[in-house]
Amino acid sequence: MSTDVTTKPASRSGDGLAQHTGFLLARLGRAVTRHYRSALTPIGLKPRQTSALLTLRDEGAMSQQALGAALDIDASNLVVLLNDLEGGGLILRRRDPEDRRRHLVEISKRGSKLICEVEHASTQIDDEFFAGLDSDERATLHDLLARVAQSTDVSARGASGDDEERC
Amino acid sequence: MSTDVTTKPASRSGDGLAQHTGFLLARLGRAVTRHYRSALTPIGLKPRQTSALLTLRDEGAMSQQALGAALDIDASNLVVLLNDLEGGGLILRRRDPEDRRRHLVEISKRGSKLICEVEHASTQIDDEFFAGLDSDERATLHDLLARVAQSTDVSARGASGDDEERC
DNA sequence: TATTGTTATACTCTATAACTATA
DNA sequence: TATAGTTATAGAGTATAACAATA
Repeated sequence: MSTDVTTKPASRSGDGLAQHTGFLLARLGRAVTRHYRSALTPIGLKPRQTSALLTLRDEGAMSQQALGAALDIDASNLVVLLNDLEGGGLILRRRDPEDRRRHLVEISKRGSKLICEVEHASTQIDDEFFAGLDSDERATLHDLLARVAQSTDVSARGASGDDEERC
Repeated sequence: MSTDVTTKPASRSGDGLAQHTGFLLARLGRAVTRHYRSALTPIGLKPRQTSALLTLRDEGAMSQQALGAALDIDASNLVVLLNDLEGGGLILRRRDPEDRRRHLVEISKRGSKLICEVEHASTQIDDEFFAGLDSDERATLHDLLARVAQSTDVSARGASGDDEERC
């Protein structure tokens, strides 16, 4: 906070990387992940695991391929991530009867219960991290990010309406 | 692209992680970093090195502490990053006469020349990545991200006016 | 005593290739 | 032959602690 940033000179133009929205995005992405990590560690979950559980709860059971696409995570990495979640009883893997190569992954009851706790913590992180924006601005940001995600085919749905209460 | 995402069922509510702006931000941050990496590899730079060079060019010489704060990177990691850049003759390290503990880091002529190439490539990545947004929306996104960065003290200046031409 | 930079290290994340079982 | 999942592994990013030089 008050780290007395002395040796930061002239700063004439005042922009720096800020010119590149992409670099700014990358930096903030890492920052928010760090925040998530410190908030989730006491609960025993990693940010990526949390994303997976949230997706499974909200989207329902799906194949590992589909989940990997939704999270933008490599299939091989998803395997070990799911191994851990399965070991903790937070998800279930079962063969898809229609195509026995596939695993249908779904969140367990225990997972659903845990994700309620987690969502509370995550929401708090979001509130802290985006505290510089008011409610409207934050909604705008979310919408813009969602559209970028959509256009880059990172598989993100529009931020339309939430319907059900879950927690 | 056309990967025929079969096993993606119901999708009733349609939101998923999208609820959490933070998770969305984290995911996009990784995605854009990946894009940067593939575009920068042929030039021989990593995304983080590129950020460092851009910052040094735009903000001028500064201590490693200040640079670390600007990039939101740990001091110990910055050392090895700068070692590589120094080895390639892209930056210079010299002792601060006023405080001999400090290294003043500045971009070299060779670094400045390279960064012009790089900026071209980076700008292209930005254009591709944010293609889903029009010019105004992209400016809005940049502004919102910059303000979040500011409020989280990740050290980012306001996106005011660029003044000088550099490339 | 505190700070700047450094080194070493351990841990996580990411990407690639090779394998299996199913189709 | 192609696809879903798995395994192993190498590479990159990150965080921590201990240290030397300087303040």
